[in-house]
Amino acid sequence: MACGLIDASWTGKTVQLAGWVHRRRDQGGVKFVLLRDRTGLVQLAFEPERTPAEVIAAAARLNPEDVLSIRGEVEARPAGAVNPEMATGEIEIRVREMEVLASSDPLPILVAVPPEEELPSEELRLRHRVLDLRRPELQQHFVVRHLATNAARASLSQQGFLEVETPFLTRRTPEGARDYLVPSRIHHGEFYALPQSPQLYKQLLMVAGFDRYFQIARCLRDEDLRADRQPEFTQIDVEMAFVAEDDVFGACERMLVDMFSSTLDRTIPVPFPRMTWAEATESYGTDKPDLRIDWQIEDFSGVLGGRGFGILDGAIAAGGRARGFVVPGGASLSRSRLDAINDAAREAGAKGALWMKCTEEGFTGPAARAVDEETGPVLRSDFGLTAGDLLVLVAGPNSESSPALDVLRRQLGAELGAVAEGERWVWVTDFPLFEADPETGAPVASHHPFTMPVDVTPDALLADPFSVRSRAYDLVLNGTELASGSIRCHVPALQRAILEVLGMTPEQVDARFGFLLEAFRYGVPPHGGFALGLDRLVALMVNVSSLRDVIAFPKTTAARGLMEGAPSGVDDELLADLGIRLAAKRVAADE
RNA sequence: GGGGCUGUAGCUCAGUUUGGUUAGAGUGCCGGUCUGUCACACCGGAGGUCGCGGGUUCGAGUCCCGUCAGCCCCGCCA
Repeated sequence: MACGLIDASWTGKTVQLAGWVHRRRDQGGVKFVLLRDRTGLVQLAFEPERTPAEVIAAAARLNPEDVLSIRGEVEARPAGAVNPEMATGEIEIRVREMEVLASSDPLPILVAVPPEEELPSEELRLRHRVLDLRRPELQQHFVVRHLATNAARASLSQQGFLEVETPFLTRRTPEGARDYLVPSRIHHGEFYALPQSPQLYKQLLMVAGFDRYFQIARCLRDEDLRADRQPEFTQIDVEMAFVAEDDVFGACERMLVDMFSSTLDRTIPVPFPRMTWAEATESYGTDKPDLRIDWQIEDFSGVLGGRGFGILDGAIAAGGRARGFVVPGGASLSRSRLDAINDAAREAGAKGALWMKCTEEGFTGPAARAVDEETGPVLRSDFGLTAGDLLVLVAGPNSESSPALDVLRRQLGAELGAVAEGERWVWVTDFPLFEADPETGAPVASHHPFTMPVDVTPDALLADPFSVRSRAYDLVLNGTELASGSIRCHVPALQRAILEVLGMTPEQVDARFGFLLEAFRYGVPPHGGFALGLDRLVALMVNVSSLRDVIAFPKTTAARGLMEGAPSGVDDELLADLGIRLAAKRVAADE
């Protein structure tokens, strides 16, 4: 029987319960213990007149987090003693028998955190993770996670997908994130890599005829961490053969509908709207627009350029544009706040940002110098500026203005309460196949190198790689990339051309990806799919910002496991077995 | 790799600005009183390497330098 599920309908029944002592309240005579298990809390009552003396005596010695097994009757609480705050507040358990299965030492951190009390530091919570995980709030996160995962499995299974596992010990692939490496004992000097994702395996499964595959897959990337990035994380990995974008989007949307409905009992609006990458970067300055803020970036070059305002005219003459967005009611912002947008824009890589306020009398602020009798009315009529509004402008090439406008739009949106409630989903499509490495200018894959280009021959792709679009897409939720995928390149010649653009010689291509290209020679179906970040989705569902709160045993920002002490040094003997000698002596061997 | 914040009792924090007697509070823990509590209440008690190392000073929790850890951010994360 479960503590949290007993209600008044159980009155009079004898129950056997086991759980942890959450709190004890000792009145001297009558004593109460809150017993907790995964389902919740229930009050145990110990009264001298009605409970055996040895049970009373044992109850007096109980400590928080002792583990109990009890037997007793469910009784309605006396009038006036009902606790309406509590799910089981109408009843209590009259204990007849009690066994202490395990006692607890004094706790380093409390499980029963008082309502007003701050949680212990993240460091202690991670070090004593089993205690932290006992907190009902955290347990609820894992209930949601389980329900969501279960719903995804059920939905995909029902849609005809087959769950297949792929290797953890795999081959290193260049490109992308740093790999976690595993030395081979049998082959000294060679290393397995832990998978950054099952990407190539799932494509090979398509060639193998498993035309609808999915996996709840652990992915590992050896990069620096953030609140929303862990070195190992979980993706719902999906791949389908004989499909185009509509099929993939449909499968993903149906899965998400099922996940939200069985987990949170909520319906989400599908199909999700779609937006091209070009529209997203033009109107929102980013490929992951937060559509909860409905301000859109517009081009003011025509109306404000050529008015003798050097900053704008100079940027336009250099091939850039003056882009900006209208902030309704933004004129209420203080002068010092507005002056700070310039710094924010510079931090984001632009030369700066300008602003002007629209008042009944006219336009004021640094950018108002570009307003004359002709432009003022156009701003009001074509761009909808009315008294009390603010116009934010960034001049320069798109590569500078887009990131700055994105940052300012999100900052000001949050400050002015312009972020709508709820979720705004959007598919962003038609990404460029390559983008330029900011340092070297060399082409790098903007999604990944196995993405199908749009309407291009291998020769044309090699001749002008940056003009090529791809059939990659992202699912963006409230400004966060939740899933991404693509229709894959199943044409060997095109795939070779892509890898060549990325700087690989044909010999390197064969050495690294020969197994993929060879498989493609024997009848490869067109295919595509997506991968969805399960940890991020669950974090969103339970409304927390840190992935650590939805992962049972997460790592710190320095990628350590504080509870178990990972990573750790190893014996020289073990290293010798692997054919490895350390360049520098390790700091501490702990075994 | 870089920037920022934090580190004082088991836990959460005050004290650091302006160096100065014995470093405080709440909570937890220990002992006691209490027969309807629900963050029980009340009385008493124990509990401190002020993260660590070095420096300045007559004197450092407080100032300076270094270092470690946690968190947030940039780079990075196809």
